[in-house]
Amino acid sequence: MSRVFSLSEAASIAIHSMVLIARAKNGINVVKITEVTGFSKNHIAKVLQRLVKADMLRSVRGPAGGFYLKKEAGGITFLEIYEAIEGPMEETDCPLSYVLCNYDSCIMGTIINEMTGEFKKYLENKTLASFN
Amino acid sequence: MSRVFSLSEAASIAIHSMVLIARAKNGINVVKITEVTGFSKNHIAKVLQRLVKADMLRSVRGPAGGFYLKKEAGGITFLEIYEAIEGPMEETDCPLSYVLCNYDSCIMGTIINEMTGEFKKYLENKTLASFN
DNA sequence: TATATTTGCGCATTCAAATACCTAAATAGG
DNA sequence: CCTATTTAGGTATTTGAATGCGCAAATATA
Repeated sequence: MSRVFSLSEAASIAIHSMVLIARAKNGINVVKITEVTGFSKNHIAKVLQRLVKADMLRSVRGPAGGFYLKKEAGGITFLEIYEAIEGPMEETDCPLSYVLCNYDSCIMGTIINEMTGEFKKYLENKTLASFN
Repeated sequence: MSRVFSLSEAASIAIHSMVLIARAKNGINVVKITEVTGFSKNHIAKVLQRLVKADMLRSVRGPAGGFYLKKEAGGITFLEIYEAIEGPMEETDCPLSYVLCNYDSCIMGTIINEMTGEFKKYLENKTLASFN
């Protein structure tokens, strides 16, 4: 049960939460997102705080508070969300660039780079508007 | 500088070491692999022990000792090596299967599955004989 | 046989991500 | 104005991977 292809939990929380927030007409709070997604409430709260600082969300405190999109759904790509949490997605042939790889080229060839590029393009073309 | 696509260091050590062992005519030891790859000596030793137990390597103790392939290079695929360390490579749409994903289908669509399958096929067709 | 070398293996340590916890700040509603 | 609710944010704990360390076992070589 291993995965070559994995998002950090934080990135997954960010994307899932943004979709839920985009769908909610009048905002949605951490408790609700916890119920729907099953992630840790604390972790969700931390991730949403980062999205607020990244200027992707607006937060409202107090009863009936919650989170709202700062821009319209069609203007927010999955890649933006991902990179707000993880930093720029690197495209590189070697999955472990710091290794002293004494071969003519990376053992893995160019496949890693190609697949990362493909995925990146996919995330770039996918916006929150896909989930209305 | 984040990577969607990543091998654990252990898996990378396994693959790089197997390549080096396949190339060495008369075995190669942990120190040599450390020098060439730059991985932690301790970590390399641990990974090689697992490959010995998985019956992919033969080890010889004492001076002039080291590691040898148990089968011929052409008969060992990268996928086997990977799975000896990480367990079976899972093909699943959702990168986080335990999430209570309340959508019609996984937010990520089928791309994860497709890419994992593609990569798996690549690893299956690549053997240690490619590095003679 | 003695010694140095190298793997085998268990346990301790480190490190980052995930998680938990607690208090402050804001605010809706009575 | 008071109280309950909800986000903000700092700190502590947990967890698993990666590392480090020390000693035992094997063996080549002198």
